[in-house]
Amino acid sequence: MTDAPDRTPEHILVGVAWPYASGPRHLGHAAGAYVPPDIFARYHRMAGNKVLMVSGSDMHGTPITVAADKRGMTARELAEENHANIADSFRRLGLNYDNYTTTLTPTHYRVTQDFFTTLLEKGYLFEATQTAMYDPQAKRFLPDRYVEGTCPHCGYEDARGDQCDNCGRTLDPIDLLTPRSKITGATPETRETSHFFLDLPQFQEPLAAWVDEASVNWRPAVTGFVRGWLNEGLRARAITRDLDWGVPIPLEGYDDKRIYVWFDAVIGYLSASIEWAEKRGEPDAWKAWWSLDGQGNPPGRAYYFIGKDNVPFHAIIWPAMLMGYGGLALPYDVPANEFLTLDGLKLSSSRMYTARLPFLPEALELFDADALRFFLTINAPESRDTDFSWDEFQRRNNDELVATYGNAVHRLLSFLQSRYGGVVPTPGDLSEADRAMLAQIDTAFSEVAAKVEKVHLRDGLRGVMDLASHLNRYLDEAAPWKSIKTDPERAATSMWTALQAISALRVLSAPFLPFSAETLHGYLADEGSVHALPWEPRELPAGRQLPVPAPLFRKLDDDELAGLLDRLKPIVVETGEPT
RNA sequence: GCCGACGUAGCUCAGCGGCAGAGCAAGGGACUCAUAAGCCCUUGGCCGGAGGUUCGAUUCCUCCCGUCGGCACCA
Repeated sequence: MTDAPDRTPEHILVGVAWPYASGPRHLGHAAGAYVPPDIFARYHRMAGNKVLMVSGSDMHGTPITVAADKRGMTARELAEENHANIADSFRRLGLNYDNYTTTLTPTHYRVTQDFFTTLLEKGYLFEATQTAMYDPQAKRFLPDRYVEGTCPHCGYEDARGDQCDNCGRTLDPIDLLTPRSKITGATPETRETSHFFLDLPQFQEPLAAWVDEASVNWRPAVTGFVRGWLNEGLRARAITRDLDWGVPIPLEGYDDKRIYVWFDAVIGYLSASIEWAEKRGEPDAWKAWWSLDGQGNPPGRAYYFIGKDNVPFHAIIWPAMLMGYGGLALPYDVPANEFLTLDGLKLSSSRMYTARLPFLPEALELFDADALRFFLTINAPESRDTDFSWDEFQRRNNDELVATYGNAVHRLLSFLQSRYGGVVPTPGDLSEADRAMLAQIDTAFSEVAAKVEKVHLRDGLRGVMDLASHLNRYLDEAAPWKSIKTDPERAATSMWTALQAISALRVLSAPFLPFSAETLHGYLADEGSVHALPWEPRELPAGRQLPVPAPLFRKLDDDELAGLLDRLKPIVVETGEPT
C-alpha cells in the first residue's frame, strides 16, 4: 500500500446544469447532467482538491409562467414548489452540492444586474427593435415555439413556429400559414418590440482562439458543435423578453421587460459561488475558484456538467459573457453528455409516462439511490445516446451490481462471521497470489483516478467493478473455506488479504455509490465517514471486530419489479412547455 | 436542405494504422464461503455500405445509407 503523492491542492469548480423548475426532473436528466458531476466532485474531494460544486433551480422563463397560469398559481409559487421537490430528489439521489440555490435570491439578482450593467458599459450589449408574435387574447408575447400553424414547406398542419416536426425544417413563425397561439388558439399579431442584444460577433475571434486552445481534451461532439457555430459566424442574441417574470433590467423605463432565463441562468454559477462565500462569512472566498491572477491565468479548473442541449450556452455564450465581463476564469472543460432514451424513445420533461414512469421522485421511491446511480453511470451516455429500460436496469442491478460487487462483499463478510467470529485475522507470510491481489488494489486506485480525471466516469466505475471481479477470482482460488481445515494460517492470510480489497472497494466506490460505501464503511467498523477518507488504500487492521453485515444491495426479481411498476399511476406533469 | 456526432457479437457498449474486445445472454464443467451468487472453458462479428490512400484499414480520406443532435426566440 503506497501513500498518495503529496501535491498542492487544486481548485476545482464543478458547475452543474441548472434544472428548470417547471416540473420534476427525470432519469435522463440525472444521467446526463446531475449524477456525473457528483461523482467527479466526490472523487476530487477525496483526492485532496478544493472543490466548489454549485448549481440551483432555474426559476424564470416563459414555460413556468404558462404552467402557473394553467394551475392558477403565481410563477413564483410554482417555481418554489418545484424547486423544493427537485432539491428533495437531489438529496435522495445523494448529490452533494456545496451550494444548491435558485435564481430568485437577492445575490443572484444583484450579480445578474451587475453583469448586465458591466457588459452594457463595455459596449457588448446594444438595443434594437425586432418583430415578435403577440397573443391578443392572452395579452402576452409568444416565443416562436408557442405559435403553431401549417408548414410552408411540407404542408404539415401542426408545425411549431421554430421548427416543423414533420419535415424538420427550421421555421420563422411569420412564415406559418394560418398561425395560431398554442396558449389560447387565437390568431397572433406581429408587433415591434425593443430588446437588448448580446453582441456575440465581437467575441468571434477571441472565442475561436480560446476554443482552439481549450478544446484539446473536450469531447468530439462538443468541439464539433462549437466549431459549427463559429464557422457559421456568431450572431447577436436578444437577452431580454417582454415578460414580468425574471430579473429586472437595471435601467429606468424597462418595467415591462425582464432579462431572459438563459442569460441569467449561466450567471448562476457565479452568483451561487458568491452566495456560498457569503453564507460561510467569507465574502471573498469564491475568488479562489474564479479570479484570474495578474497574468490572466485561472486559479484552477472549471468544469461545467450539462446535457448536449446546453452546449451553446456553456461553450460559447457563457465564455463570451465571461470574456466581456473580464477577470473571471473561463471553462476548462464542458463535459456534455448525450441523452438517455427510454426503450429507444427520446425522453421528454412534459410527456406522460404511465407504468414506465422515469421521473426522479417515483424512481427514488421504488429503488435505492445507489442502484439508480449504478445503472446511470455504468451505462452513461458519454459518447452517444444510451438506452434505459426497466429490463436492462434489472439486469444490470442483479447480474452486475448485486452478483459481482455486492456478493463479493457479502460472501466474505459472512464467512468471516461464521468462521472467525467477525474478527479480522492476523496474516502470516504473503503468497504470490496475495501480493498480486494487493497490487491490484493499488492499480485500481490509479486507474480509476485516471479515468475520473478525464471525466470517463463509466470507465471509472468499470474499474471499481474490475477490482470486485478480481476479488471474486482471488477468493475462488484461495478458497479459505477449504484451507481453514488444512492450513489455518494460510486461510487467515487469504482472509486478511481479501478484506483489504473490501476495504479498498469501500473507498473506490464512494464517489459512485455514496450510500452503500458508507454502509460498508460501517461494516468495517471504521470511524467517521467514508467520504472524509483520502483517495488511497486504507488498511483494515488484524484483530478488529466487525459487526454482522446485511447484503449491500437488493436483488430485484421479476414479480417484485412488475409489482412496483404496476403501482405507478399515470402522472401528467404540467410543465408549460408546448407539446 | 446545410453542419456535427454516432453506426463494432443476440443485447449494452469499449477499442480507433499492425492477428477483432468486455460485460450480459447462450452451451459445457468443477466448486460451495455467498442474495442459486462466484469461478473455469466454449460458442458467437464481411467492425452500416461502396470506393480510395497505405506494405497493411474496424482505425485515415471521399461518397452513400441509417440514428441522434444543431441550424441561433427551446433551454
